[in-house]
Amino acid sequence: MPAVNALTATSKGSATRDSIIERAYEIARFSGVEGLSIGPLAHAVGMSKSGVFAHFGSREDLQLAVIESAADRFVDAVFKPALSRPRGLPRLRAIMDNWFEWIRSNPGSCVLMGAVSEYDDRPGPLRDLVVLNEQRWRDMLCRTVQLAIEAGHLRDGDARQYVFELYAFPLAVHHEKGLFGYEQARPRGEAAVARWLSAHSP
Amino acid sequence: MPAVNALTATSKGSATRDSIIERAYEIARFSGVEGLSIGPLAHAVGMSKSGVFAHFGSREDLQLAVIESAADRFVDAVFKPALSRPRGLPRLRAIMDNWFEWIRSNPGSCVLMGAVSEYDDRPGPLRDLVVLNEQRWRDMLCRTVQLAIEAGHLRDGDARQYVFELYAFPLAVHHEKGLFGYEQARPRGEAAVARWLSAHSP
Amino acid sequence: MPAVNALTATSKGSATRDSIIERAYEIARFSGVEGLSIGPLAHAVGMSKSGVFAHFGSREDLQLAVIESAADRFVDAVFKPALSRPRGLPRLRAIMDNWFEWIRSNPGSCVLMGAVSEYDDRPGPLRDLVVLNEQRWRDMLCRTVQLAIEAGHLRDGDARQYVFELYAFPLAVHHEKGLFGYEQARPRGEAAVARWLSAHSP
Amino acid sequence: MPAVNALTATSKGSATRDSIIERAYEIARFSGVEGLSIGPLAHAVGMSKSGVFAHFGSREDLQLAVIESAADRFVDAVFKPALSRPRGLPRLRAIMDNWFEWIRSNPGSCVLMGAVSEYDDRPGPLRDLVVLNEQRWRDMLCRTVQLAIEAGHLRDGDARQYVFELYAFPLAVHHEKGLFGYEQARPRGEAAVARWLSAHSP
DNA sequence: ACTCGCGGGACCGCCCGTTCAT
DNA sequence: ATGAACGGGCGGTCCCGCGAGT
Repeated sequence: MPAVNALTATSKGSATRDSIIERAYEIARFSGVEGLSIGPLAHAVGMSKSGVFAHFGSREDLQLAVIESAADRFVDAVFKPALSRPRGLPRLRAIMDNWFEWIRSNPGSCVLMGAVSEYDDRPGPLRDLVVLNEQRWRDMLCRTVQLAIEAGHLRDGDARQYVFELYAFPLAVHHEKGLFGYEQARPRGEAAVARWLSAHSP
Repeated sequence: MPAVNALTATSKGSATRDSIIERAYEIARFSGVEGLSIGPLAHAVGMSKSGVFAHFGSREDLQLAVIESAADRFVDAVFKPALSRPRGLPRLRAIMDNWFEWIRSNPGSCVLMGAVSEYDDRPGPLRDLVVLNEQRWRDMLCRTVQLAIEAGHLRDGDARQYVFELYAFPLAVHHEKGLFGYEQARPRGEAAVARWLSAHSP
Repeated sequence: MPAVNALTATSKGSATRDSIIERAYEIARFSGVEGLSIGPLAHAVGMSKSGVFAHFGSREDLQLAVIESAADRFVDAVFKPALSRPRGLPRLRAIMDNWFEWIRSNPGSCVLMGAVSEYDDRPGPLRDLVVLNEQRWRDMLCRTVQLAIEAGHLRDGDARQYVFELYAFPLAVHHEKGLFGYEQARPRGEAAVARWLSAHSP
Repeated sequence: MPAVNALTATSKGSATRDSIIERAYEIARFSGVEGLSIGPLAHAVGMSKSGVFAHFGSREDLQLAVIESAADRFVDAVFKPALSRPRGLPRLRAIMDNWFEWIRSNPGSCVLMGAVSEYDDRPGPLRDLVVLNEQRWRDMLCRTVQLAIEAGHLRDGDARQYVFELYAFPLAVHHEKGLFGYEQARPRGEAAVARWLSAHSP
């Protein structure tokens, strides 16, 4: 049934392409997006270098695909599940929880946060994509905060500033995780968010 | 005055070594410590590769020297000047101000924060040094916060948690700076610190 | 005929690999196995360094391949032709003759004898291969001598000792060849073998 | 007393020069004359590279000095002590014994024999010196054999051929020593010499 | 006279991303 | 999707001079 295929199928080539990205994503969690190299990646997926290479016209395109994939995973894991919670504080809390959980469930470190460090000073398509993702994510957070304010769950104030401060805590958890371990970092992050929310309740 | 020279003098070799580190530090701000390579560095200081190499037995030793240098600069710029301010809130405020100023005055990005991202998953002497620096810095911050609590300038509480939250804001500024520019980030960071301090005044 | 091809064919890559080894073997005759370096070798075969390198994962593997090749050539030139001669003295004489001829026909010096000097104090895979080859060759010689004794062509005695003494003469020819020229050395070697054989006839 | 000094004294520089050669000789036994490099040698004698270098205008001169030193040691250990034995067979036997002992007492391998392998195809001053040493040594051996023939201790014959054959045995011992150990090689060599001598007694 | 610190230039083994014909 | 090959770059080592110190 072509109709079904059109919706669900990924041709064989596209399937292996996905499996390459999957593997590349795992590597990038430990080596960074900039640490991706085609030879070892090909070895990891059991293909030849040129076989891998053929799926992406260049290393940069591979890196772009990995970052896109990471962004999709992130939204799927952190944002979408929270949409089932009521607007306002519950949804915001769910997002922050999911976010900490995301950091935990990604051995190595978060590809997206890592990419910011790698590309913040290196103009080009990779940096552009990283910036775009960041803007999108901040916009999502901002709307969520706005809804919480409108729902009367949060004291009125500058939503962008709120987002900045809330963002800072997962960032700090991610930072500490790499140095001192997740077990030590997460409670600090959760406490920080909880204290911040209570300080900003109306 | 030979006596003075004996203490402060850097022989010619040691002077060029310092100039190499200086240049390497500047490069590392834009390319990361891992992005340092001996050839381009040598070119940048106008020497031959082997001439540069001879000053550090290996690339890793060069990287270690750069990180050490960065840590020294950081303490000199952020912590030491604040020691002239009275204990408690004034000193804490000075530190945070100096910190934001440090981020501004380091074009590219902060070598120390960048090194955390680079080495959090790569065991070895470099990571060890990064961790050591982080611990030292957190200890300094913690003592400062403790003094502020004892001075009655800060509500009583878990000093380590306070440090975690205060640390998060420069981290977020550094993060945003790379993506959206310092001018946008700094006010957010300063506002965050100010709001946090007022929320924790006794 | 695919069937034949399947047995004898060397794919294109394997063919150039062989040509590389061929060229490397010639170089090694003059510079020693340890004197092989990838750059000049690549230049000699008209390829790029990386093109050559790709055929051997490392310089050491190249060296191993060269030694193996030399051992094959040696057995083909010295031992196998002698198998068509009757057992006993005729075969032994043929081997010694072939051996001297081998020394002559290898401009520079014998890669195998040279490798012994190079690796006798350097543990590792290369030395292991050299030792293995030596053992194999001495075993072949020992069996040949044994057959000559059993055939009544040689006085009874310690076959291993016989091999030691017979081995010494090609060694000396090889030694002298490098210093004073083959023309001077070979008659000495042949005379030594002839005199030794007559001294050990039953 | 200048007169005494002129005979026995070595100025300070010359003394350290000797100590450098001594150390270099030890290294060359394991790495070959070609394996000598100034950096590690300087480290081994506790001097700076340029300090070592200054004593020899070039690496080649150092190598020449090492070979000369080796030749002196060899003659002192193998030939001179034998001069106290009566001419003829006793002296010849002493030389062969000393030779085997020389091989044993030089851990690694014999610098002179090694140098032959290294330079037999590399024209230049080093090769010239090696050839010269070889000729001298063969001449000494030849005279000794000649004396033995004249003394009626050895059957009349071509002395040069005799030297060739006698030379072959230490060569073979040296060869085997590197591969299978001295303990296995020396008895073979001694037996070979003994058997040869008895076969050539008048 | 001797030794050293410092620096240069060439080279080496190795690895990378990429292209091309199959 | 592959194997072969390329060009460029990397970290590292080598031998070797120059200038100064003692």
